[in-house]
Amino acid sequence: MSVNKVILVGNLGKDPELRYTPSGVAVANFSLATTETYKDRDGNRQNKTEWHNIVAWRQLAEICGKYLHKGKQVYIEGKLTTRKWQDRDGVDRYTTEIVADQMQMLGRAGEEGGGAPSPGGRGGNDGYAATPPARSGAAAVDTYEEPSFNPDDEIPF
Amino acid sequence: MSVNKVILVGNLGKDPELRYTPSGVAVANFSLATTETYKDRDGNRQNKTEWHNIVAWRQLAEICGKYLHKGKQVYIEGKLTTRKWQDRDGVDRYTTEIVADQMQMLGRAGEEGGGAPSPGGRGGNDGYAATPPARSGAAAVDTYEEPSFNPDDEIPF
Amino acid sequence: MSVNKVILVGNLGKDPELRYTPSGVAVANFSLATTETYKDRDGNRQNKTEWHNIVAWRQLAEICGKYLHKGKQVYIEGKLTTRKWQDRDGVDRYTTEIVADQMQMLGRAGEEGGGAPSPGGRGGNDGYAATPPARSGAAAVDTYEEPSFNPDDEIPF
Amino acid sequence: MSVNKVILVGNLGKDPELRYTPSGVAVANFSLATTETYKDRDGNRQNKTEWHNIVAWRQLAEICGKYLHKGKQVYIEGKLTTRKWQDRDGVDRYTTEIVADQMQMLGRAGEEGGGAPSPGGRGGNDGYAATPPARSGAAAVDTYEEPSFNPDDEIPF
DNA sequence: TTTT
DNA sequence: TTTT
Repeated sequence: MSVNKVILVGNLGKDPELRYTPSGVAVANFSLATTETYKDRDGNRQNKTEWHNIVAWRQLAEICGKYLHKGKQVYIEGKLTTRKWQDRDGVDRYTTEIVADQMQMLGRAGEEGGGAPSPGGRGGNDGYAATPPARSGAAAVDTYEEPSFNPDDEIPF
Repeated sequence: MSVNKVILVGNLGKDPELRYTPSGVAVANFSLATTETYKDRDGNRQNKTEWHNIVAWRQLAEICGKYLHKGKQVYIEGKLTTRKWQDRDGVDRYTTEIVADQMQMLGRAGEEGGGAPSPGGRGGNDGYAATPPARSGAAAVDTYEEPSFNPDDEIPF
Repeated sequence: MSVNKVILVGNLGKDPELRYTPSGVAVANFSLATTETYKDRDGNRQNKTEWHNIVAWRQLAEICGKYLHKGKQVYIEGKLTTRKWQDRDGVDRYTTEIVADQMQMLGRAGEEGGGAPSPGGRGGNDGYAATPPARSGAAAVDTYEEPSFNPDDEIPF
Repeated sequence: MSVNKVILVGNLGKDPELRYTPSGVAVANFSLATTETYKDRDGNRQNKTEWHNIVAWRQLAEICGKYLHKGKQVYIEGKLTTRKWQDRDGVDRYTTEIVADQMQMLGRAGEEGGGAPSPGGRGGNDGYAATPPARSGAAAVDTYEEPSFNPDDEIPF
């Protein structure tokens, strides 16, 4: 009876750390920046960056460890979790993390968002196959073309 | 170039707290539970509850303060933000909150999600002892309570 | 009491069409491809592409008309709407579109996803500022470093 | 490299139809209403309802068939797909559907969203005449009815 | 602290 | 066709 979903598009602040539990389960951690642009009271554009702690497990952890790196732009879908831990004084602390269910690399293949690209690697142009789309949800009778927008219409909302 | 979105469906743990900044801006705080059901290693069904700190501002704060209450099921859409504060030892602490952009009450109108609705209408305390909340994601040293909202603060965005 | 939300990350099949209503309101239309990779019964990787009709209004339409083009990768957030129209035989037809509320260009600035980049345009490298992140939601006492993952832990779910 | 996600909270217009492919795979279809409230030019509150075609497969189809019914409020997460079919004149038509990945019943358990719950339990028809649905996004020429699911079809993915 |  |  509940939903707990986070959707982020941002850039990695560092390369992911890939580790393993004693029983051999892969876990990757990385931080992801999202930046919001807003205008302050004086009308000046300001940026505010949020840093999100991302955790991935198992196969997704392996993929993150292998393909992601500092600066890379990714789409992350996951759930919010708060983890309790003790600091060195034995005081309870809480850390909020996003446990990733899905990750999609953005930008073009071979694209780097930052960091030092490995020499001799990445950077080619992959070519984008751009066949004309059959518009989804549209219906064409024979040669009839549905007007996707009728300039005589007014806005319906 | 980024997206920071949280989507939650859950139940309020308590009635929202509605307060105002010195300049009169409304702010509502409440915690929202989402519960996940999973099977443990022995195949037994287990529940895991996450508590989320929700903050709403301005008109949405007023609506939350007026219509939401303990147990109510809501849809929340918002963004993740981490707020820095100092505990009484002057140590930096961080609390992660969801700043709500949208709220939808779920279930049917007139429906109550929890507590014993006081006869003759809402507005009672529902028999709930209003102890100070231990906010998820927050860390309290000893008896120190993080101020979930400091009325002397101005809006940080 | 309801939610109608679509989230897409995909590539434009063509340049957007930007038009205006008689009263001068801007409207942009474009189709967006999302591609899913799956394995068929024989274990072979297959792609399935969906084409989505996107509509943007007003300022967002102007931005789409100005900055988007064939092949560009974008994030779209919007709502599903079904529009009724008549074909040349007077038969009712229905077209489902996504009315965009938000659009985010993905990939790096100056990046082209396809099509013929205009001569003399786009293509510089913007440089990515990569200062180390202060991990969101993490708390550090003095020099104490929270272990982001304790290898002695087992998976908590 | 793409994302195709739909998130809906709405009410079922009818009981789901649960059917099976020749090879025994369960498929459930139902339509879901989302209603938006807005103010028109004269400042009057207006409602606009969208109808969404939902399809669920396999175990989720069984659950939908068993627990959902007309009027029930649900959360649906899924992906947009457009299906091609021929009307009786052999003309290509397209119908947009949401293939559900996740469904959450909303409101409290035992709660009914519509109709008069038949005394002595669920399972009745709730007094609803089961006329064939005009599926949103579908186009019917004259009396021709698009088959919302052809039991001779196999699963297209 | 909620809810099922 | 739902719901508020």
